[in-house]
Amino acid sequence: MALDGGELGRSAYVGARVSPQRAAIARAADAMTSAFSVDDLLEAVRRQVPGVGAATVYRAVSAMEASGFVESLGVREGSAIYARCHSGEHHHHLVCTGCGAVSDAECPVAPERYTASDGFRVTGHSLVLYGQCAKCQSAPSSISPHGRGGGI
Amino acid sequence: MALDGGELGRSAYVGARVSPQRAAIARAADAMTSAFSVDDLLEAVRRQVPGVGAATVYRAVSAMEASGFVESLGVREGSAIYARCHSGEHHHHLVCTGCGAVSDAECPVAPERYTASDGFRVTGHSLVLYGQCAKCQSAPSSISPHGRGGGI
DNA sequence: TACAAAGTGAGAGTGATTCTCACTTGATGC
DNA sequence: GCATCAAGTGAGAATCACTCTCACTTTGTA
Ligand SMILES: [Mn+2]
Ligand SMILES: [Mn+2]
Ligand SMILES: [Zn+2]
Ligand SMILES: [Zn+2]
Repeated sequence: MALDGGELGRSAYVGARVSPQRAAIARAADAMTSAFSVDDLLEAVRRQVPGVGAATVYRAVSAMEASGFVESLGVREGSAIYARCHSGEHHHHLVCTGCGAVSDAECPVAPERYTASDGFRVTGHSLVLYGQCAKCQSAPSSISPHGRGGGI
Repeated sequence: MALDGGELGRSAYVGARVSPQRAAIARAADAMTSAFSVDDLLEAVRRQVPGVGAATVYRAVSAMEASGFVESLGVREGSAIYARCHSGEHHHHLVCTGCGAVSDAECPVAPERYTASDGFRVTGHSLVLYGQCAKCQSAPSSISPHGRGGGI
C-alpha cells in the first residue's frame, strides 16, 4: 500500500512490460489478503476488467513470481496457490488452514547446519507453515465465518 | 532393509490390504534411492511385474503416503514427486538438484516461535531442503554422472 | 513517429491424475 | 476348507489445470 498504480506494476513485473491487464492483475493480487489460485485471481480481475483472458493471468502470475511479487505456496486441490509477498528479505509464510490468511514468518533454516551430515551442500529450501489465525481460533465451528472462507 | 517382503507390505499399507501388486510397488519404492514420480515407480514396478496398471500405482502411492512409507516432496515438471521415508520420527528431506538423491534432515522449526507473532497458532509445516549431494559437488559438468541422472 | 519485441485472447492441445465399471482377490469368521 | 464381501485391479474414458499457437495489439525506446 505504499505504491501507486504505476509503481506497483513496475515492481510486480521487473524487466517486463506493464500492460493495463497486467496492472489490473497486480492490483488484484495486491488486494488479496489470503492465499489464492490463478482462478481466484482471474475472477477478481474480471470484476474490474472484464474480458481478460485466462492465459494472460497465468502468464502474469509467472512474471510476478519471477519478480518476487507473489510466491508459490504449493498445490491445493489440484491448483497451484500463491500469496502476495510484501517483503524482499528471505522469509516464509504462515497460512491459515481455516480461511487462507497469510502472514510472514522468519526463516528458521541454517543451511550450514546440514552441510555436515553427509557432504550435502544446502543451497535453498522451501517452507510453509500451517495453522490457525487468531480469528479462526476463536471461531468454534468448522466453517470460518470471516473472509471469503477459502480454507487450505 | 530390515523388513522382509510381508513386513514391508504391512508397513507400507497400514490398515489396508496388501495385494501382490502393492507388495511389488512397495518393494520398488523401497528400492528407490532418490526422489521419484509415480511414472518412475510404474516403470520400475513393471520391470518386475508386467501388466500393473497405472491407476493401481497411483492408488498405492496414496496409500503409502497415508502410511508414512513415502512422502510427497512437491511437484517437478508437472508431476508429483515422492521419496521413500525410513524414519517414523518427524523430520525433513535434503534433495539433490543434480541427481535427485534424498537424505533425512532434522527439523529446525519451533512452532512456538511463531505463535507469538499475531495470535497465529502453528500446527504443521512443510519443508524441503535443496542442494547438491557430495557426488554431484565433485562432478564438474552440468550432467551428473552417477545414479539414474534424474535431477530436480 | 516508427519499430521490434513483448503481451493479449481465443481456442486447441497436453498430460498428470482421477473416475467408472466389471472382475478378481485378500482377510476374516464359521 | 469355504462363504462372504469390502477392497483392490486394470482398461479406458473423463477431468481439468496449465501451456501453446497464432493473428493481432501495444509497449517502451530510439
Ligand atoms: Mn511474504
Ligand atoms: Mn525420510
Ligand atoms: Zn483464518
Ligand atoms: Zn546428487
